Amino acid sequence: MTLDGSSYHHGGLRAALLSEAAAMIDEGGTSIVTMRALGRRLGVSRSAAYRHFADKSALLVAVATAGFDHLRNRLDAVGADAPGAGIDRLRQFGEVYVRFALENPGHYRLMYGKEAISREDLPELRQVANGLFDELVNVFQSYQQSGAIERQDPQLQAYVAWGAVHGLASLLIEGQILTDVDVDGLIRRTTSTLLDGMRAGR
Amino acid sequence: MTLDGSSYHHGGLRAALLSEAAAMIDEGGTSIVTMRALGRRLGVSRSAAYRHFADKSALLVAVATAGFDHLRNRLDAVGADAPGAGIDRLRQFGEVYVRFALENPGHYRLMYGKEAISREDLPELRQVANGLFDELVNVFQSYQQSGAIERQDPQLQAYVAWGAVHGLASLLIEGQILTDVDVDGLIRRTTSTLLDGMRAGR
DNA sequence: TGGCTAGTGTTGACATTGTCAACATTGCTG
DNA sequence: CAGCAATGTTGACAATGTCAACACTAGCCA
Repeated sequence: MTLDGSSYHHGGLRAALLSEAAAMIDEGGTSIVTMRALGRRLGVSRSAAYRHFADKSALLVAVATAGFDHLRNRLDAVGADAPGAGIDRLRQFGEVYVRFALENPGHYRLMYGKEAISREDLPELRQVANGLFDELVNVFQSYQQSGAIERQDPQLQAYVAWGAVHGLASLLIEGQILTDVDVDGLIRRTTSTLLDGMRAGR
Repeated sequence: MTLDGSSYHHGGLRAALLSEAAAMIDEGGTSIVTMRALGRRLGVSRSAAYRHFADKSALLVAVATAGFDHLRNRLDAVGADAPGAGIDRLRQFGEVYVRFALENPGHYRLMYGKEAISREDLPELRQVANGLFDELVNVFQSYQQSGAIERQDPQLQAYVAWGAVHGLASLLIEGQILTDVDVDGLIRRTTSTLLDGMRAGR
């Protein structure tokens, strides 16, 4: 293709669609992402996207999957920064997780919600989410071995911790928490309460 | 109006709209609630609802508000059943809360989400939600006084607890938790971990 | 009793959306 | 360099939320 953008073929439309949709989602939520608006913003016709994605839901699944990659990178960075099994590291995972949600609310809702994604595409997305969850289970397992927390079914522990952190993120994203509340403090108190609770029967 | 349903005027359309919309929401989620489908199901024209609600968002807010009433009743019943400040009662609040969400997933998403409700209507809905939250803060306050949990900012404690329970409910509703997991056990473990964590520094 | 008004319901219309089929263009392969 | 497969466009359709114009009727006032 030519570089002046005037060519009939776009060249990298698939990637452009993904990044533009992602941008829109974080601008105004999933609801403003429209096949037609997407085309308009990329200087392409309304149905060009159908050459790259089966339908809107498939496109959104791809965006959500990219979101999972992004989140995983952030969490991996925590692991690399502070290796070992210190309790602080577990706390950091929680903080990074919530902060990711706050910075990418549209993405986060898409990743863990159902509303915007069709029934057939959901299993695929859940698979990706489960990959991340399995890593969390592993983390709890190794923390048990190091004696930092109570020995219990690590999957249950992971669900409890994930639930607490996911709930906090959701409440914040959905505007349920009063704006004058100290968010960082709230995040820290959540992780502390959890860890204290899990150390109890140690 | 006549009672055979053949009259021009419906008679109790407002109430009928609310209950029919609520039913649809719990059948297939907010997305299947359509002004036109609603009219069809009630044997009324597509725009009849506009005589009772400013727009679709206003109707959904009314449905969500009814959901809050319903949830409050359930929680109040717990308070009446087991008066006093035993730790079991706090645990029960959590269990009833999660169970409500599981039984009325569409309602729950509507009550605590943003997607389906317009920006202007949100504050009104948040006001209703805050009423419930304030009661939770009171509960934590009285539990502190009875010495059951650590003395800390009760608002923060309430946010932490609400977050954990809301997160668990959301994960379950959105199909994030594997189906072979013992849900009751998971709920109990969540509330136990929280309470243990809050007793730690007592 | 009769008629008027405000409340309630209907129909027609419009812009917007997702999506498909038919068509156009073009980069690449033989 | 011919043609094919990939990629993009346009026209069309059904569905949706919503408004304006119109229809019906219950209940109040004379």
